[in-house]
Amino acid sequence: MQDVTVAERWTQERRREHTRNLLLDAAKDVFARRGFEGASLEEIAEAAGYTRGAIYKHFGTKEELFLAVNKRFNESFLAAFVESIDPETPVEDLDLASLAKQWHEMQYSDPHDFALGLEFNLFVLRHPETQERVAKQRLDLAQMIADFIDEQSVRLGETLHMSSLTLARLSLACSDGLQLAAFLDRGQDDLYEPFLALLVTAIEDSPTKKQRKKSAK
Amino acid sequence: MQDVTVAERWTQERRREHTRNLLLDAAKDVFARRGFEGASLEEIAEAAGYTRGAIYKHFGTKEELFLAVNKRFNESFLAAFVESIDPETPVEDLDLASLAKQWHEMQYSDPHDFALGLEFNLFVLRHPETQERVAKQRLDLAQMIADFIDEQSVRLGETLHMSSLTLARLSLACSDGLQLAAFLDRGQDDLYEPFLALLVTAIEDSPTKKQRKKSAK
DNA sequence: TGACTAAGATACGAGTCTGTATCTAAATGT
DNA sequence: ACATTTAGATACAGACTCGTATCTTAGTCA
Repeated sequence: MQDVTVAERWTQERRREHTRNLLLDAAKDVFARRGFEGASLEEIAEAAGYTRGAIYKHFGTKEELFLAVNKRFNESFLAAFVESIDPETPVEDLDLASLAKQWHEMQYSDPHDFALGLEFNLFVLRHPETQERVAKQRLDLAQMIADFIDEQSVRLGETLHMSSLTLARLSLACSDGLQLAAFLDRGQDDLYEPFLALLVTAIEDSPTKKQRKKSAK
Repeated sequence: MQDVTVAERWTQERRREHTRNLLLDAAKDVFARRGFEGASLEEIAEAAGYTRGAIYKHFGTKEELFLAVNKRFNESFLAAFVESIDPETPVEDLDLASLAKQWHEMQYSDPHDFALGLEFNLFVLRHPETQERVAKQRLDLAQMIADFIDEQSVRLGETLHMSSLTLARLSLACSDGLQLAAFLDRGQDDLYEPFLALLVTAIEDSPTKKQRKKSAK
């Protein structure tokens, strides 16, 4: 068994996959630091321990490399979200505020990552032909959050004031803006908490809420 | 009279100011389309009808040119906002929703302008030494909106659930995210309306607003 | 009117970037 | 064991880039 594993590890395809991952890692770093235009394939290749030849063999063009990084970024983002809620936590402990806070801190804690996210958005804005490819990923993420919201609201017996998908997209969109403000307005009050307060009013219909004991303060 | 005007118009300083404006106009366009790194001073100069020599005479460096464009952008943004609310409209007609909608459509109606805004943000993220210069402009805008909110809430006798400055910053931040979503999620439901609904609940304490005359303290 | 100054054009230097085309060495498979 | 494919390195070409240094022309002031 072990033999098989080792053999597989050094098979041609495995090796290719391996360097591909290294290239993507390096590309993510460099793109995040320098931006799409500012990053040079030379620097990316060197950071990965290869030369530009490897990049062209794997991705063909700078744009494709960038889009591959984007795809991977979104996938890991989504995976992190799934993981953060999937381990079934006791229902009582799952209050919106702490979850959102966790989300808030989970992703984009690194300014570079956040800058990279902005860079993706800019790229799509400037390359409309890629819009469709990326829009799907955005929608997938929103839908997943929407599903989660549905699940929770049913369980808690809350009534939403808007469709769960809309609420999910709204949360994501605002989250982007709030995160940006957090980085740009260093030293000023955090906006995330007041925003959550807003969200909560949107979810919990006022009359029933006060009688409910869902969170122990 | 005319002679004086004409004389002034062609004075050295006036002329300098004039070309400076043309350069800034062209720079805004090109930066918006290509981004900071992607834009070339050559293209900017040519678009303005000059050569690179003029740019270096006026701004010295690409960064300074970009920051000058940013400053101008923010100033005109703020001026547009002031103008949109200053002509004293009848109090009755001034409802939050229509105002916000106007705001929504006023700025960033052009994808390029919005992309340029993102580019500014990215630039500041990547050039922390410029953070302070720009943060002041952001705060000025937020404060101006906060003042407006105060004015209105006093007049309407509403009670805010958070400080007006926080509400202003929150609105601005979320607005950015929502605008981005509007450009990226073409074809999906607009998020601005549900967001406004949220905001309104933050301002108007309960859904039964019409019947209640809140006693503000 | 003539010297001076400054706006802006032209010329230059040095570096960088992407993409392609060729080359090498290793792994495959028959 | 040999021929073939393929991952990745190397070399090259063409085009751009920024920034500076010099030059020209026009407005200013005595």
